[in-house]
Amino acid sequence: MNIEELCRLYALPAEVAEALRGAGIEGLYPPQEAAIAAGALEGESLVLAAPTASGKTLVAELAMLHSVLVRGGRALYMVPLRALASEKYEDLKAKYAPLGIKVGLATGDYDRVDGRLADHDFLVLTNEKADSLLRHRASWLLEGLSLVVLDEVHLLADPSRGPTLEVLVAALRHVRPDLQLLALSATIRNAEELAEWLSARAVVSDFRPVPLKSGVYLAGELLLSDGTRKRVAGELGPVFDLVLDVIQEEGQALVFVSTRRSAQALARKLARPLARLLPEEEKEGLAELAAKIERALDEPTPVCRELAACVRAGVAFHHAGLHHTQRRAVEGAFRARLLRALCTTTTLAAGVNLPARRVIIRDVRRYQAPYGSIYIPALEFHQMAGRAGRPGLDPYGEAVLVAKDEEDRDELLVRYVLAPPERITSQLATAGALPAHVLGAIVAGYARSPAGLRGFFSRTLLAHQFGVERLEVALAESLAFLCEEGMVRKWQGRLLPTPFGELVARLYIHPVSAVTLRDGLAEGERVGLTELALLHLVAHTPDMERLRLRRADLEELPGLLQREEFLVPVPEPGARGYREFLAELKTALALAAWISEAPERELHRRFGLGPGDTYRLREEAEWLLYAAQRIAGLFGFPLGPLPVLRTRVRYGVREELLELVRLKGVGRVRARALYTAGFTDLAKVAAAREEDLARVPHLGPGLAQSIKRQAESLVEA
DNA sequence: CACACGATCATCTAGACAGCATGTC
DNA sequence: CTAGATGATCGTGTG
Repeated sequence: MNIEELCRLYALPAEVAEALRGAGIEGLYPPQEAAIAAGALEGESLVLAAPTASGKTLVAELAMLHSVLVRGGRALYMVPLRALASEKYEDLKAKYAPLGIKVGLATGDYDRVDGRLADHDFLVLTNEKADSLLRHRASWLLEGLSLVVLDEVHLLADPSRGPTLEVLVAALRHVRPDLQLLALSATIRNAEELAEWLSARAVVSDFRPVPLKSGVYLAGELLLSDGTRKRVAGELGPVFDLVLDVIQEEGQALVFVSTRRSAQALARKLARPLARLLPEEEKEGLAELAAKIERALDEPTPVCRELAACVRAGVAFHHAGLHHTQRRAVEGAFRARLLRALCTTTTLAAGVNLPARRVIIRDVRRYQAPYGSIYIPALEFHQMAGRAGRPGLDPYGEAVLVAKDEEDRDELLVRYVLAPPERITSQLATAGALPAHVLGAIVAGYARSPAGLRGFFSRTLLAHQFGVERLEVALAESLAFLCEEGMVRKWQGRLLPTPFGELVARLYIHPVSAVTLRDGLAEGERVGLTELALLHLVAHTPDMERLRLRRADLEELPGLLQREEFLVPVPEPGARGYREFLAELKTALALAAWISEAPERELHRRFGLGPGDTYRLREEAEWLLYAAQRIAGLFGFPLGPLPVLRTRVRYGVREELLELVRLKGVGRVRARALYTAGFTDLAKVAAAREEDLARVPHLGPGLAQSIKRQAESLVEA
């Protein structure tokens, strides 16, 4: 069926066909035909399980278009990552805004709204954002809602974030039992079971527009799943030979390794042989990219320099410690084929779409405390392998595992190449996420009695797979905890949220975090609140990621332990929770360094933090400090340094710069530069001459004009 | 004697969602 | 489900 026929058949306007043709789409792939035959455009709920790039997205988009243009409804598109949300938003907007469709984006860090979010036809959200909006009883979210697309539903199997998705789905179906759901996933083993859970039909396909061959490499020979063998020349070592081989055939290589250090080391080692293959005319573009990467930070760290050096040779590494502009730069350059090889951790396995002809999976084991190194799941292998083959550029894709010996080769074949991915099973009972979701259900009004609670949770995947009885005990325990801590109270057989419970659900923090903050702040009322104690308190909550301890930390940190007055009991050395406490202290010290304007270089040296890590740490701390402030307000505790601390964490500055960072275009670096140049407050900036401001380092004429004007109006106000 | 290369040993380990109110270098 | 790569340090061999 071609696009025009399809549009006619389902009463979609002709402009839709035009728009799709404009995007290079002419006909439908088999899984797309199957999804439409199964009722994707007739309000039918589906679980669509098919490989990456098999066109699941187009099915979703057609259903969304149909939903809005024909049925007059609205559609939500939910994804697990912010990066995916903004990618999807940009894509939908470019394609369909010209048709008059209003596209919106809502994630924790970003709301892109023209007018009200409620007015949008298509709204792209992260799962958590959608969950949060429901807890805020944002009724507009559901108004006229006819379709919800759930992208990457295999996230259900993730212990930390699967439960949210599961409960979100339960909530949507609780509120709108008739809602059409379109669950998208890469190939999964139990698509039928998930479909049953969702009262949907399963559409399963292994179609790929670019054929995928996966196999194992050993001693110059690539043994592929289809039984064929392929020789690969070279003598530099398996990974080197595989990379150089595909580059010589004008393809690109994506190498997955298990640690950041390995990603960097491998890229560094590849740089020399790759530089030799580099055509002269590409050197300039790479040099520009390298310069951009070094400019990403005010003062380049050793990691920045290393990345820049690799990039000059046409290779790069990629992991979550990089600054987001560096990540984007690397991704863009790889997509533009400027970079020939990319060594990466799992950031790229599930993240933005970045295919390569040959995907090399060097490490299949990953360290996981307290077990040691364990095999990654087959699901993860399939995700990485799915990156092989660029549509339109590569005739085929190759996913290659690297074996150490023959025994290893057989193991890899059995465990990964020939193995289906694991079943998706509910993680709702295992991760300790239940109290948050029980509170959420009560606050959102889905459950107002113990029986209602059971009823609500009977819609979860866990109940579908194991029976709701499996949850009985955990539900009762969660409820007891919430009642005891004053977030929920029982009244005449009903469950009612207290103001504390309401606040906690809306702040979207874990109830245990809320209790930690409340009790810590109460203690603070007695002993006083110091900056470090507050930073430690947020680092003590389960919502905060802790820094890892290194050997040297075990010698240094205990010395700092006695000197501070903490808001939670300090464990004795060797006692349970002692090392955890040290990790919290280290995290707090890193935040303290950040707000005392330690440069990235120092954060990297002292704490092993890359710019990307600092960003996340800062974001989490700011969120929890805000939560602490609200909780203090609710209970009438003194705020102490909380409000100032929160702003300082946000900008990474000492207190004396707080006035200056209010200026748009001024962050920690420029604020410090202004301060050093004698412009120590807004009044001085307002009174300054533009040309004097423009001479301050990191400022130019444009910014000078802008901040002078802002300062004038702020001073006036 | 300088340097390349190899053996030995200690060290260390992936990623990323959420509030609120608006913009870094 | 309980390892293995990296990189510093020291030792050995070679031109």
